[in-house]
Amino acid sequence: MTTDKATTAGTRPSPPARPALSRPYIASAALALIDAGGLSAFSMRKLGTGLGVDPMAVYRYFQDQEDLFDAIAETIFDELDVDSLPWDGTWREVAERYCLRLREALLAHPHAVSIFATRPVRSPASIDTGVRIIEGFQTAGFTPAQALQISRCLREFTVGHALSLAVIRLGARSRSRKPTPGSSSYNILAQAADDTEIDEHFDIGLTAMLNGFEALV
Amino acid sequence: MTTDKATTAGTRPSPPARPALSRPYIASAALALIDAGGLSAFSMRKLGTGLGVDPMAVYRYFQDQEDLFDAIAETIFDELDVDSLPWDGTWREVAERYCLRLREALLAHPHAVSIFATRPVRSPASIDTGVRIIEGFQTAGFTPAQALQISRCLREFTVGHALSLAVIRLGARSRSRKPTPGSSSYNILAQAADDTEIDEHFDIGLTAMLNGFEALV
DNA sequence: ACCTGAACACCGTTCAAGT
DNA sequence: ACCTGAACACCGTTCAAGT
Repeated sequence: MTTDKATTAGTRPSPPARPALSRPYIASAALALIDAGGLSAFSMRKLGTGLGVDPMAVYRYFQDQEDLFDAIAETIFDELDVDSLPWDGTWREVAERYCLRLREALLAHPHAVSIFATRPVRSPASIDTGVRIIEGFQTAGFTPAQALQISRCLREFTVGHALSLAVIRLGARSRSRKPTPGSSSYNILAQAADDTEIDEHFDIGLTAMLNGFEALV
Repeated sequence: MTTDKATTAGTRPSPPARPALSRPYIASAALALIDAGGLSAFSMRKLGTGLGVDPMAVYRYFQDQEDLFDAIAETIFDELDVDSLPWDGTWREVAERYCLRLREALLAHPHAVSIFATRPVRSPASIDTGVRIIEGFQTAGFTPAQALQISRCLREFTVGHALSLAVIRLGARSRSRKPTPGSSSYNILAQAADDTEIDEHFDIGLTAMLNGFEALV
């Protein structure tokens, strides 16, 4: 019916239901696919098919899967909305809010945290944010070396935490494995690990680290 | 020549050059293969071939690749030699040495850190160590909830740090990508990130976190 | 310019068969 | 009991061809 030329109305130039392909659009679609089906079920071919296009069309925009995964990491970072961070506040306010936002963005995509955690994010937005944070630390009185080291520690804790939490949450859903009844030591850890409220240990670690850094300045 | 029966000497029952297969032996061989060639070049088939055996023989010992990766994570953890930790010392000494050992074991296998970081390690050795550390924290005066949360924060920072560092070190070797000359902000970060001495920021973060926790007790 | 689809060199995993 | 190898249903990536 609607195959040959324009639609029966004929006015619009029959825009395809799918938006034009582009790097950010494809990266978002890939991330959505991973969110829905998990990383292990993702493939370049399924991405093309899901996009309503030939499985190989994606290679017109990305060199390979690594290139696509780099873009996915940038997509996640962009969800931080760094512009709305309290840039006029103290170094500690900026650092704390940045880490909380990063954690939030990562945990919104539990199946993709490992993609983010296994590559440096080198988008301009990410680099500029890093520079801005480090400059703020220096203004607050930290040495350049300290400022860099502190920013890296905070990010590493945040990413490590989000990765660990994502793994636990996803694992709890898929694993029904019995609690290894033999080892009595298992229960104390497993019970606590699978406990939902334990998610809130991030604040304790972040506060401890920030307190420790505050003593340096 | 040596194909048919025993060797010309004939005394020994012609022991194969390769040791008997077992889960720990296969896991170690897989880890060595990943250390040498990187994770992306690893495959179940190459593992069998590298073991001098049919590519499918490994499936007699491991259910699938996930099962093998679990065992690789346990192999790395076993390199900690937890028994030699200063269990008679303060909670802080135990915590600090544990994190340093864990970092060391992870960085000895940069291509496998992501394997360790993306799954909970549930070997008896790992679980017992976790319990022992948490009990020590409680003895030192932390509440049970605090003890658990603190141990998780320390581990998350350590793993996040090791993963980040491994990624940077491996990336620096494989990437010759020009420094994106347009963005002037790139250099300050890239220069610092690729700087070898920056590796030593782990101590600063660990000390800050431990100081912060010490104030809680 | 952008998309297609055949082709290549691999994968992980299963399973009937060998010894 | 343990290993083999053919077979299945996929992969990522390349590239000549289409429109």
